[in-house]
Amino acid sequence: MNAKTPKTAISPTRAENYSEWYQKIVRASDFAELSGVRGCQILKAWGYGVWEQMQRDLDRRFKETGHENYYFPIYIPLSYFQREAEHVDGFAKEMAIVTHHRLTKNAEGKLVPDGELEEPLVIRPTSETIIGEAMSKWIQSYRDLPLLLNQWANVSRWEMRPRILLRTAEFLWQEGHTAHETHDEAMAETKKMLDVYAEFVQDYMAVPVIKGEKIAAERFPGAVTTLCIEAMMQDGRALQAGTSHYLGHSFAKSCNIQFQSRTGTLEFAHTTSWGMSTRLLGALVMTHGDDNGMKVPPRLAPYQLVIVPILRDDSPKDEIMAYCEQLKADLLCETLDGNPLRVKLDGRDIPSTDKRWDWIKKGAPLVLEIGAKDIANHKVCFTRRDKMEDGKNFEDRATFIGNAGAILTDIQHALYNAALAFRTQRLVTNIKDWAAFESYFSKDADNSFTGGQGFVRAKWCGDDASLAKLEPLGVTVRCIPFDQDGQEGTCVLTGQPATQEVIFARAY
RNA sequence: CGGGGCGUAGCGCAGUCUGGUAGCGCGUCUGGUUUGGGACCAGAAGGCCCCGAGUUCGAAUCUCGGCGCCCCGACCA
Repeated sequence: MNAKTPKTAISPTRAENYSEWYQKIVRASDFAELSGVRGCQILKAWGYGVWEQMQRDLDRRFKETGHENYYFPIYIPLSYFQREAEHVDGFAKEMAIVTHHRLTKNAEGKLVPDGELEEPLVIRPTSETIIGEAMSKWIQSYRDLPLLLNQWANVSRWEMRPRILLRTAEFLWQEGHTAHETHDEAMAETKKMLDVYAEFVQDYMAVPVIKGEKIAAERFPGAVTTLCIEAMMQDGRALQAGTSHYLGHSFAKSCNIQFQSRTGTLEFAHTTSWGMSTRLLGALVMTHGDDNGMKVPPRLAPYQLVIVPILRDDSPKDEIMAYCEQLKADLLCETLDGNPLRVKLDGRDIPSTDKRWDWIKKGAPLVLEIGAKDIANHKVCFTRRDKMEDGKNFEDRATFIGNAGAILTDIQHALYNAALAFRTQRLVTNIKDWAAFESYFSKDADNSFTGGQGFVRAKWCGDDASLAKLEPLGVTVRCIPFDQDGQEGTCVLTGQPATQEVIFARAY
């Protein structure tokens, strides 16, 4: 392999087959792999490590906004779901149900379920019902409000169409659940947590998002208002990166969450819920991945710098390793955002070049190569994962160490800016009528990476019946962005007068 | 739930049509030569060929029946 025969680490490339590229990069980056269990994945060390970083920062934000962590059962009695009609309609088709509690051997010696449960238990697809049940006991008075809690958990939805990281039968997430005295307070909470999400996704994941509200047809089952952040993937499709719901009295009524108000009357609480999941790892891959693998934003990288010792048989191995250890120790004293840098010295007994590509594919922000020459010259050789085209950089050891945090900050921003530039280029605002709309989403539908489709921002009259026109195109209304120009215009679907702008896109 | 595909070495696959001692590439292990953009040579280890029942002297291969997983759509985070 040399420079004359360029080759990508991931094959096929995005342009050749985006969907297959996605499967390959998820595996090659060591984010996740299929488990052999239908629709279920194994999160691997590097991908799970990114999730741990995400958890750490989100958890900090939740606590800063007054929430506390709880843990509720994974099993939810079936009857709990029956209380909220709309909610059950939305989830009924995709739940795993436990009906037995024992295994016995049958005549052929095969293990079969035995001991049928009186009442089936649903493996939680989301916990509104069971948390609502607990809240109804905990809340008696307005003095018990607001109740602000969060849960880190696994949930299960028996999806018809699994897709690694993006839609699996079991996934990890956090779900916030709160109860409030008034509509305004609950609505403020709903918005606040959406802001928390948006800030996190943009600042930490380096993924630009559009904040908005879901139209009625796209709302969470049981919600009065669903707010969301939508991100654009590299094939132009939208991915819902987080949702925050104002649930009104839906669950308060079905779970009987009532309190005595300041004036002594009995009132229903206003509840909210909001969640983010390991699906965001998929968003990260489809936002920052390229044909050589992943690029993990420094703030989320389990290791921000990886030191690869360059060892040859004639190298003074002990000396090089000792030098690398010292370099690592010095780097650990440096910081990013006030936190110590995360540094890995890759001491595996495999060829140095393999190590290098391994970390390129995983997307470590900075890969350092240290050999005898560098030691002699007091240099550090490093590659920026976001600027592979720059090749290897050589910097004085002391200078590099002093700059490491700044370089990582620069990478963090560069990744965000690249993603924002991509989205800007594919966010179309000049489509005003159905003919242009239809033509835009019809072109080159087989290869959305090169096809160039993305988001269409246009006026919509709000008539649900008009959405039927979108079905053949596979397009949906992603959200009603918060920032509206308020100008009169015409609906891109019907030609009727419309002032509200929405985002149209294909979605994951 | 429709449509398609696949179950053979750790991974990716050929072999199945036309039954006859289980193959290839990568990876792994040994030894040597190499080495800063993904090395090469030689040798070696590694298999209930998804499961069950048939047909047959003989089944990875043919017949019937199961099971599992993946991909593409509709539903959804």
